[in-house]
Amino acid sequence: MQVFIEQGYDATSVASLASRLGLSKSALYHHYESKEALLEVALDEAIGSLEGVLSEPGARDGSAGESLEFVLRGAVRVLVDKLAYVTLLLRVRGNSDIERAALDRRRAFDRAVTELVRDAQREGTVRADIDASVATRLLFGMVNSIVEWYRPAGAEGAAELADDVLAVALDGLRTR
Amino acid sequence: MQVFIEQGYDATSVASLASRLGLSKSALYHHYESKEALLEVALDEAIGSLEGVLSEPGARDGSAGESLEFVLRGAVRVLVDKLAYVTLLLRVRGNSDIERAALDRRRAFDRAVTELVRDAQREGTVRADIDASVATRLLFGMVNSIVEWYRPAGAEGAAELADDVLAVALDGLRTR
DNA sequence: TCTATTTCTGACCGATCGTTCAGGAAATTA
DNA sequence: TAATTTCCTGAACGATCGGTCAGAAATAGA
Repeated sequence: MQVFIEQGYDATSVASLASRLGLSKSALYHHYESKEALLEVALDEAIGSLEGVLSEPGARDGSAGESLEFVLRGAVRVLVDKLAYVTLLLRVRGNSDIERAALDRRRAFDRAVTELVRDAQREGTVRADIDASVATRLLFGMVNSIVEWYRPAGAEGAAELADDVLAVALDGLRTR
Repeated sequence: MQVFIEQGYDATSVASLASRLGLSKSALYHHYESKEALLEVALDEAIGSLEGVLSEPGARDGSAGESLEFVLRGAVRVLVDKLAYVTLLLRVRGNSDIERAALDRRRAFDRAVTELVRDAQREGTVRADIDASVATRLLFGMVNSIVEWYRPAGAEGAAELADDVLAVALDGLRTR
């Protein structure tokens, strides 16, 4: 997964995957039936974890505003915990059936969050002067960009990172 | 460029580029000396335009807060105007010298904006409880994510989009 | 120890990749 | 019209790709 991320899925050869694992190419093929099967495992792990956040109680109970906050924190947590897998998911372009299936599930996830934003606008906790789907996309643009730079070695843990994300997303960068 | 974006640079064959252009492969090679030369042209266009924003007067005159706002609007404008080129730039992973050179220029751009954020924190227009480099990365995570979904056909123009981005980034999604 | 299963190797396959090349058509210049 | 330059074709190149295969080594159970 790390090699996929460093070089990109398409630019990564099965030979370089095997070499990183200290195996021969054919030994790798003994465990996985194709290069794409490796990708599928990673994509399932990533999108499954994100979907899992939506089905936790915190994402359903309480006000829409509270649910939205819960989902955002959950998404940051999943991003950090499953960094490699989610990174791959976010870079998928739909070049095969497997990639398209993952994209479909991502779109369904986005749609669910958009509904949450819309509900929060209706209940008055989220400003209504910005289109819900634009707001959601900007929100997740910010959240998802974490995979581009966050490295677990840093002092900042997932919780602090989520605090920062929520602070910027909900209250903005401007001083009051 | 559109094909590069749809399929990803590595997954795109020169044959499919030529076919989209209605040319033969060798005709394409008459105009560009390699596949990577095409990428280089696009990356130069993208990063050059972004660097251009930094050297406009509005990015230097006025307070740090005003400069930051100007640069953010400029970045959104460049993203929309040069959508295909910037999309490619944002997906570069550093697999070759040309890609690494583009990444270096991107990092320099990010560093300059981070300094702007830091100055704005010092002058008090931007909240200081969030690390400047984290704030910058979140900001540009949001801005850059625009390439993933914005399509010029939509009703929303670059200016309105920039308004929304600035609204979320500076004042947050929460109602007051 | 004999057997059965899992794990692995190295050589090899056809397909596709980016790139080259000799030369033909089309357009431009004189 | 003749000469020159630009633009393009189709066939081919070596390299690398993802994947296969026959069988050897390692492991585990009896």
